[in-house]
Amino acid sequence: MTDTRIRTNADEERSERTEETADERQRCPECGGPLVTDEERGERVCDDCGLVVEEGAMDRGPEWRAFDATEREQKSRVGAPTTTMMHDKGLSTNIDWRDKDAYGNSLGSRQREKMQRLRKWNERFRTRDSKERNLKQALGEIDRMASALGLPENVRETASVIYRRALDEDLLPGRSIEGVATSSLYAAARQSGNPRSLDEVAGVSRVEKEEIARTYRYVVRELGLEIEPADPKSYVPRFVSELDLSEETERRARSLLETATEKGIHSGKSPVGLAAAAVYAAALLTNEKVTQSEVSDVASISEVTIRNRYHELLEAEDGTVAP
DNA sequence: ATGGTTTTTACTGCGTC
DNA sequence: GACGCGGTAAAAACCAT
Repeated sequence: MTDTRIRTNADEERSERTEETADERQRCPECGGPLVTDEERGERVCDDCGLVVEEGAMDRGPEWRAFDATEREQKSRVGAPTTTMMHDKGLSTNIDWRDKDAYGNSLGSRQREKMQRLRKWNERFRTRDSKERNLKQALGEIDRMASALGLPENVRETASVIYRRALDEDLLPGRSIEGVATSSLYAAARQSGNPRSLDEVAGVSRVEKEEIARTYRYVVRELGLEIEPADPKSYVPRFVSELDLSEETERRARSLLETATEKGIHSGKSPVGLAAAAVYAAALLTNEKVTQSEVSDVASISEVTIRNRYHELLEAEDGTVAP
């Protein structure tokens, strides 16, 4: 009796799961739109609402092909993956703090002392010179701020790379570690298409906004970083979700911004302001209640700017619909 | 440093609940 | 009367030169 019950449960579960995964392959769980694969970023993204369904996909296959033993040797990838997020790229030796051997047995007192000494020296070598310590601290900061801003791993990696370069080019003297770290993160976020406004970044940094801006400009110039002005659309999803608005609103906001971009209304205006205005205007069109002050709060943009922008946005939209 | 543009600040008037 | 909204003028911030 119990036997049959268990079996049916298991069967149901199995069929349900296969169905779900098959369905999930091409449908967005949020809006039901078709999914497209972004090979470059390793993401599966909804074509309609832009929801990232799956990320961090990676090509784990071997390098193209190998013709003889030497090449096989060279092209095989063995060992832990390196990461720029640790100051030594995760390649140095780490000694466990537990006094156990590889089998989990406790060590004798002689061995314990030995391990103490080894740990001490290993640590000293690991963070040998000031640059290493500098990096360690900066990467910690980057990680902390990135978490606070909800930025994905790849942005942190990019920020780490930028910081490393700044360090290599001796851009640090005269500037604070935190300032450069924050700027690196700000730059990385923009570069990766997940921009955060200067205000937001300043909010989680220990450094003043002005200094961040100054350092950011400096770093970008010295490193020759190419960073395009942020796309207003990239702010929309966040504002929408923070204000608890519908997807319909988000869609409208996007299309508002698109027509505005086509008409060239956007140049010279702050992308954040545009995004905020678009969200407000879209909420108006879908009869959802948001006040200007709420939007201005989450976007940290003045209400006046929202007013001015959203008038322009609506005009541009009307112009395209009925000329 | 300068001038032009954009954003912010501060204030006022209007309508609604 | 508080609130949301709109408009305006002047100040401040920003940007390219």
